[in-house]
Amino acid sequence: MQKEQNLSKNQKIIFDLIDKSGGPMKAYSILFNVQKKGIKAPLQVYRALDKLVEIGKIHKIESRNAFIACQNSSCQVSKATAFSICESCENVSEISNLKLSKYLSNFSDNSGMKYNKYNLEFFGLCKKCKSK
Amino acid sequence: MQKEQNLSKNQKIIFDLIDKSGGPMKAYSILFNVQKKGIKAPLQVYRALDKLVEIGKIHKIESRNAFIACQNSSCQVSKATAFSICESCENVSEISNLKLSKYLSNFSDNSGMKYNKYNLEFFGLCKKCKSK
DNA sequence: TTATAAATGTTATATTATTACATAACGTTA
DNA sequence: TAACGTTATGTAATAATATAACATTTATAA
Repeated sequence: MQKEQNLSKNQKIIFDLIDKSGGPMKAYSILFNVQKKGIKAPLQVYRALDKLVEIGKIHKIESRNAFIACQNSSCQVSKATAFSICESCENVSEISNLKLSKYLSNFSDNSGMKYNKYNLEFFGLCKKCKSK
Repeated sequence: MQKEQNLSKNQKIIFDLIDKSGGPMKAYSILFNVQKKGIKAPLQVYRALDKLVEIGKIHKIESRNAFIACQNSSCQVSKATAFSICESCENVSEISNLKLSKYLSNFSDNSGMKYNKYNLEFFGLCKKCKSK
């Protein structure tokens, strides 16, 4: 796992922001938030995001075009991701369930395809929103 | 399951195009292809896509921003979708595996969240691309 | 120290998707 | 069949998301 001090300047600024936010952030919201730190252009944000995704520090929530800090301390590289997404408050959390990840990592069918990565997104209502 | 004859004019044009293509199609590629049929604006395409997704005739491949016809003849409404995506040729197919869908539909953890929908995308190399 | 890769800065532009508003077609039921 | 509500359509403008292209700088390592 890559250490945080190996992150470049922009990567660190952007990772810290996402991490501190505690939830998913969108690219242009990130951009807005880091402009005071000298990051002015979308591309600077997207490049850092790409790298952070590549090394597994963050994940992209595909259905939301948003990025969240990896909440799984033992995360190597993001080849196996699962999230739960509340359709009401849009809260997102990373699911780390060994049985689930084993089941999916070992999944194979008769398509002849070799799977080396997956992303799973569950949708529903979180505890709070359910009780409203 | 909604019958095809219940589709409106634009919905039918767009569904037929996606269905005949046999693979995932992107919204603006759809737009380009249906302009000769009088559908001129992005919104007309997105509105039809939204409806088709809602009734389960097509699914959105979130990681690709693309839409594919439901290949699962017994599909009611798309609350449980799984796809395999070749990262080389971008071929996409819908996985219909009863064990997998049962496993995921019944999945629950201690988050207190009630899951009523999921989307799973597997990535890898298809048979053809593997042997290249 | 030189050369190679990785990261940055900047401008422009491509791609994906929605807002807002006006009109038409369809289905129900009184 | 008239009136009503709902669904679908048409059109223009614009918002939101993401990448291309090119120049320069910084870090790594041979």
